[in-house]
Amino acid sequence: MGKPSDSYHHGDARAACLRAARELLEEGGGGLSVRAVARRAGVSATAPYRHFPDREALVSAVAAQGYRELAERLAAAHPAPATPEDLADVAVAYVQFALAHPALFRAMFSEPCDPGNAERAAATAAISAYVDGLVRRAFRKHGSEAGPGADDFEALSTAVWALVHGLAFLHLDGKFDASVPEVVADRVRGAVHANLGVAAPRPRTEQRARTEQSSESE
Amino acid sequence: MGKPSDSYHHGDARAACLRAARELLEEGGGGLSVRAVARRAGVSATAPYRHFPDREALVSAVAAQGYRELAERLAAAHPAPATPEDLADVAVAYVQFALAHPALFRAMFSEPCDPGNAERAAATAAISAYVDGLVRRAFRKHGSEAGPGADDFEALSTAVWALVHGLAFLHLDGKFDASVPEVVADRVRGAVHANLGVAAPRPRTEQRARTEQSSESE
DNA sequence: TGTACATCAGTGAACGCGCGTTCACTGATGTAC
DNA sequence: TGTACATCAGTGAACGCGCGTTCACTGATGTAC
Repeated sequence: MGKPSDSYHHGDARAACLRAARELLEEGGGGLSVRAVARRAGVSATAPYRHFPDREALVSAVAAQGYRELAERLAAAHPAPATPEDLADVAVAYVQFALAHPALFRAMFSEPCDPGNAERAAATAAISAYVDGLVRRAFRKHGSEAGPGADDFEALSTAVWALVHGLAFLHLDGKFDASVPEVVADRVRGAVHANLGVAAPRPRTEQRARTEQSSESE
Repeated sequence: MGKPSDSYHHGDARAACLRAARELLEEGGGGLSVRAVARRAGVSATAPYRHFPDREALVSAVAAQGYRELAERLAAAHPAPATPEDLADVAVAYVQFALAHPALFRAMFSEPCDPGNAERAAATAAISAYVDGLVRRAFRKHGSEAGPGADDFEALSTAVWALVHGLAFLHLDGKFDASVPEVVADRVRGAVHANLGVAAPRPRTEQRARTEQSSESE
């Protein structure tokens, strides 16, 4: 029945699996399973094993692709960021990427994944180096009085990445309200400027709500 | 055989389940399952359902307990933090808590968990309020020239929480080397001071290695 | 003090499920002659 | 150009597993009379 020969060697199973995995993540369905990926890719349950030694390898491949996309989005946010404002734009792009692809973002960072995976390691190294260069450029132009030393650059770029990454996860996990994109963007900009010790430009929206925060303070 | 009546009504099954869940998390065994918890608690697989409507409720209860413990550790790190240095101590305690209890920390923040859970919501609200008060106090003493307004306080406390949370997760996920506690502490202090625009005190150790970071910059 | 009864924390068998992975296989494709 | 053969991406059946949850039950406890 049908024509099994049509799809027998569809020749693109690896790509189809990655696409399927990605789709499943976009649809929010929790943990990726090899079987679910195969099902979605229209391929037998065991076909993925022709292309990935095990589940973890599949997840790592998807994550690596995610890192590359994230890098693209950051680069697209600002072609040649050179000021704290540019840096804030890039930060906003980072958080927006996380919110636009929550399951992918979690897979990239949270899945307890083989740290030896070369593709993954290279991808995160690239991001780290990118942030580093970013901070260096933003600060060569900016911090004019008493030019900062190498140590300060390192501390600063660590701080910037952590800040932005923390913002991404706290929004993702509902600790900050992520329902209104403009509010999120303002919050990110405000935090980045606070981080850089620069007065934040006026926010572009009125609302400044923060979720899950009571008023008692002691 | 044996004396089933001994343990029949051991009267403390709820507490035993929470303790068991906690133990399993400390042992690093990935996702909590109701059955594994019951097994560890020495109770039938269905006993937990007498005390928790479903798996999520169990996880939420464990997470809430984790939040309370985190709050305690932060308070213990500094009884009445009032300066940026004190704040840095608290930040170090936050990251150390995450590294000491990685699975618990992930369960607290990453488990896709019923956001309506009252216990959880209260616990995270408490942490958020705590950070807020912390930053307010640290900055009333500090930022002397041109006292910051309410907006700046909000941006700053957002930035501080995000920074510290980001540091915690980036260490947890292997983006920063977490193998030497002193190096971690220095990195956290450095980042906090960079965040506050204050010159960091000299680090207490020599090493400043960062993992997964290549040297190429473009 | 003694008895009947309601309560409710515990039990264990059973359900149906999806999972990761193995295995021996099949059939389409490309290449050597 | 035609044929034999190696390669290798695909298949489907099967393994053993742990899971969340339901169900009807049991037995210990506390209370009303």
